[in-house]
Amino acid sequence: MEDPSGYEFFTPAEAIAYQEELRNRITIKELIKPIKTIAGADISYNKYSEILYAAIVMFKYPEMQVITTSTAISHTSFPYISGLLAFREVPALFIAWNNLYIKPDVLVLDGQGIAHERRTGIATHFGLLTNAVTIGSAKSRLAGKYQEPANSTFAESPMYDKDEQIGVALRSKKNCNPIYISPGHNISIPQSVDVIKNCIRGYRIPEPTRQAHLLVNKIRIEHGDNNTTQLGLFD
DNA sequence: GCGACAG
DNA sequence: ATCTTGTCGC
Repeated sequence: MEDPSGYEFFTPAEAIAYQEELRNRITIKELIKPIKTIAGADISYNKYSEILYAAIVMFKYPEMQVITTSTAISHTSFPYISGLLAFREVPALFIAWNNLYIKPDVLVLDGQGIAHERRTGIATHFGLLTNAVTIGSAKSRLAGKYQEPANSTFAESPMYDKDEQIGVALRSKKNCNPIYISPGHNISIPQSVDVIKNCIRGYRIPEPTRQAHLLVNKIRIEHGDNNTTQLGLFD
C-alpha cells in the first residue's frame, strides 16, 4: 500500500489517470466476516485555508457506542475539484487512520464510493489504499440516475449509471433529502445499505460520519482555525 | 454548446 | 467545506 502524501503534486490529468488504474482493483462483494466495530471519518477546513483537519470515530457495532477516536492536522494545496475529492482529503485522513491502534471492521466516509464516474469516489479510493472495508455515505449526488424514494423512513431507490447499479438513494429520515450510499471496497451494495440503516439514530446522517463531523469541527475550533473572513485583501 | 458538478 | 438566526413546515 502506497503513501498518499504526494497527492498534492498531482495534476488533475494525472489524478484521473490514477483513478483509471485504481478502478481495475475494486472489489465489490459480500463481506463474510461479522462486523463488530465500525468507524466514521470526516474532514474539516476553512474555505481559504490549506490546513485540513481529519477525525475518525470508532464504535462498537451494532450497539453504536464510542470505542475510540483519532484526529490529525495536515496540509494540502490540491484544490477541491468535483470527481477528484480523494486527492484533496485522503492524505489527512490517512494520517488519522494510521494513528488508530486498532482498525475498524468497516469505515464509513463522507462522500461517494463507486457512485462516481470512474467508480473511484473517496470511499473506494481509501479502501483500495488501505485494503479496509469502506462505505460511502454522501449528502448529495455526484453520479447516477434514480427515482426519488418515497417519503418514509428507509425508503430507498437504486442509482444507475447506464445499466449498472452504483448505489442507493436512501431516505434516512422522513421529510429529509435522501443520502447516497455506495460501497467503497470489499463490501456489496445491499450490505452497505443494511449497515448504514443500522447506524441511523434519528438524524439524517448516520452516526459514524455524524460524530466524526462533530469531532473534527471541535478540534478545528480548538486549534483556533475559526476565522470567518479572508483577512487583508482589500482594506 | 449547455448543464451538472461528492466536499 | 464554512459562515449564520430565525423561521417555516411536518
